[in-house]
Amino acid sequence: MRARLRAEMTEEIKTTARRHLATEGANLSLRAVARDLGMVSSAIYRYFPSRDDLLTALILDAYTALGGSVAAAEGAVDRADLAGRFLAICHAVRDWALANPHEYALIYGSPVPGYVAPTDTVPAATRAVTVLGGVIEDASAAGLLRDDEALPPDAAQDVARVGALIAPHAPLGPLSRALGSWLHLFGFVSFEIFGQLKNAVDVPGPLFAQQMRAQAVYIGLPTA
Amino acid sequence: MRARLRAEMTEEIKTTARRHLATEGANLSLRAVARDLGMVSSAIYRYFPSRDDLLTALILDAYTALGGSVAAAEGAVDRADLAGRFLAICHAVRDWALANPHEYALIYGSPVPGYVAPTDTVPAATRAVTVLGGVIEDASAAGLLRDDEALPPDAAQDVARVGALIAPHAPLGPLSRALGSWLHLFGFVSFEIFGQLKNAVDVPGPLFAQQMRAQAVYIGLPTA
DNA sequence: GCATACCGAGAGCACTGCTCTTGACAGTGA
DNA sequence: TCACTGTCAAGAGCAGTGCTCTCGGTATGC
Repeated sequence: MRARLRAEMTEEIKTTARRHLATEGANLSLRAVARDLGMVSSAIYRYFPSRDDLLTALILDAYTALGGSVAAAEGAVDRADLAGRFLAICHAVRDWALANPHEYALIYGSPVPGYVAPTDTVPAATRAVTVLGGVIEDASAAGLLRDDEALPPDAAQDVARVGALIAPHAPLGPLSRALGSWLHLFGFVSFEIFGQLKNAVDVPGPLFAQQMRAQAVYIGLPTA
Repeated sequence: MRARLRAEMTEEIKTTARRHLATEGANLSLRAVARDLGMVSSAIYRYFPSRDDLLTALILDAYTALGGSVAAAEGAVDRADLAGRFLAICHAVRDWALANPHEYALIYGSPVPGYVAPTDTVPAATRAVTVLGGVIEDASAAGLLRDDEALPPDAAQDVARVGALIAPHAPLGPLSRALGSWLHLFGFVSFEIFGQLKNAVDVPGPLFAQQMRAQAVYIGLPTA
């Protein structure tokens, strides 16, 4: 019972912190959060040992939310439609980022000064890219991807290392292009969220859709 | 004479602020900068009306430094070697980011909370991408790029709008791919600088080189 | 029933950005 | 030469911050 109250309070702190994050930005004020909750700042330290730990909790939540959103979107597509699954992932990332820009900034923006990502954020962080790996792996298993590109040995090693984690049987050429698509995807979303596209592209949606469709073709994923 | 002292002092404040940025991170402390300069915090306000204005000055400097670095690297390559010029741009961006990670984070990371980019940062910010546009424009003028891709009308409009600014005569297909390369480039560099590649790629250099080389081919830039 | 563990409130410390006032100095016109 | 003007650094002070510590009160487990 006490434990349940504690869990509820912890969640309540996180949600109001999220709200403050959305209105104020990354410099989250513990005291302001405490004020909103009608309590004093020191009380928050009963639940989070420091401000960084609160941020870490929010980061972890953001990663799992993004990962879940991506996984859900990809899971709703016909398994045989590999390009469709890829595009679902891309749009899920962008849609989530547009809906939660401050949480996106929290995880994909510049890291907080002294902040070091605890190792327990790693599994949550890699969830989204693992979904992409599943698509590539399925396409590879279906014999749709061929090892059509000769990579330099050192680059091949990098690609193979990532591939071992997300798509162990995929040929390195398409895998390298899929990795590039991932970077392309986040480059686009980051530029859009962080305002780097201002005064250049006013309605980025169509451009995004076209770019990602081209990436699906470039990787070699067949359209259903 | 009075004016020269003032300019020197302004520059000195910026350089120590840059140093603090490199060691402390984005939350720059005016008081700490003042202490390092052997003066009191209020004295800084004679040179910068607020902390945000100091950050704006640093951001502007960072943009021009990056732009200059990119322009210099591209300018050193034989004009006929279009792929070489493209690759010089890519590596200049990454090298500058690796050499000045905190300044990179300042301009391409999550924007500071209340901070709104003054409009005078726009020309400095667009300088680097303008260099890329020059390469595409030259390739187009040399008849090396063909309009080989049919873009959806709305996406074509986005691409054309950017093209009007950086490469007005380039065909939209290659231009769209060049734009994608730009996003790919900054996606890679941001992931590397912000630690998103940790536990996945330990030596990103070769992978970066391979990815950008592939992008040059994908755009259609001929290797010399 | 009682000891234990937990919890919120409050005071306090060192720090921050920023404002205001004060006194010192350099350059200028009479 | 002298007074005036503009610029500058210094210092005090305000409101806010993260964080620590102590002090009562309350629920939990034996």
